[in-house]
Amino acid sequence: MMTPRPDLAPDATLSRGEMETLQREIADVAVFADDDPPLEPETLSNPLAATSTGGEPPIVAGVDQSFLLDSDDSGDEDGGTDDRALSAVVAMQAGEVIERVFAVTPLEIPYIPGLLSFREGRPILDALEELSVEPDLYLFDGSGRIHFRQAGIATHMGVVRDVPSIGVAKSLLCGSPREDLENLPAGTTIPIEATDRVDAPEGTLLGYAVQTKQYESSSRYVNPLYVSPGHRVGPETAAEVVLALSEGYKLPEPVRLADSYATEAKGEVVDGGE
DNA sequence: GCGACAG
DNA sequence: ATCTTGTCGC
Repeated sequence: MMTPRPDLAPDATLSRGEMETLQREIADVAVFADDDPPLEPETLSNPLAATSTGGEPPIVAGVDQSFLLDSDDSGDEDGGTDDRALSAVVAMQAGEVIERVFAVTPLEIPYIPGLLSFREGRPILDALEELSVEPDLYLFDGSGRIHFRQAGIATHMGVVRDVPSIGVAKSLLCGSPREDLENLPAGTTIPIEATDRVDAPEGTLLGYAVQTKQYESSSRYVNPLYVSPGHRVGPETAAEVVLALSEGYKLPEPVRLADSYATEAKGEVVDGGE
């Protein structure tokens, strides 16, 4: 059954300790395993692939943020700023973009490693509210279970909306790779396991380093992505989904398009706004 | 005091 | 994240 948890939405007015407590609560209700009828990675990118249920191809949404920063110290009476965050969402189905939306909200707190969702969560939830289609899966820029309290931004957003979600990060927040990550061939996945800094038994599988792209014969190397379950998706499926959606580029297509749309929409806001 | 960590 | 030039490789 679908049970959204708006009561667990990020609240920037909470104290740091309260935010961390909320994250433990979120990790507690999060499901780091596949849904019963699990999603089939191959059906996300291949329009012709038959789904086991024979229904419509699944809808995947990529979510990414850009920022409108003032960097102007004048007029900031009470220490606050006019900086804003813009969250962009690109929904795709059978390899085609079917909808794009975005939302802008004021930035209330600074970036603090481990508390990213409290800074960027509001615009994301607002943007998701604008969506007319209902994605079967969401890919967020940032961590899911690879997080000190197992509640990265992908997990937080996934639990609040109770939708399947995956975290796609470009650098490793915590956890330890089971093998070296130097110059891996495309398609390689290396387990990332919990260390003593993570709220999970040491050795717990948190996610995978996923090499979506690599140069053939050169002196230039591509770094892997760090993929982890957000909610209602297991680590293996999360890695497979990212590989299936990353044809030709390092980032999976929905996230790559959300990234460029976030930049594009920022321009529209700047000239149309005050 | 040291550690050092998504975007 | 954001601010930017140049350099590399396809």
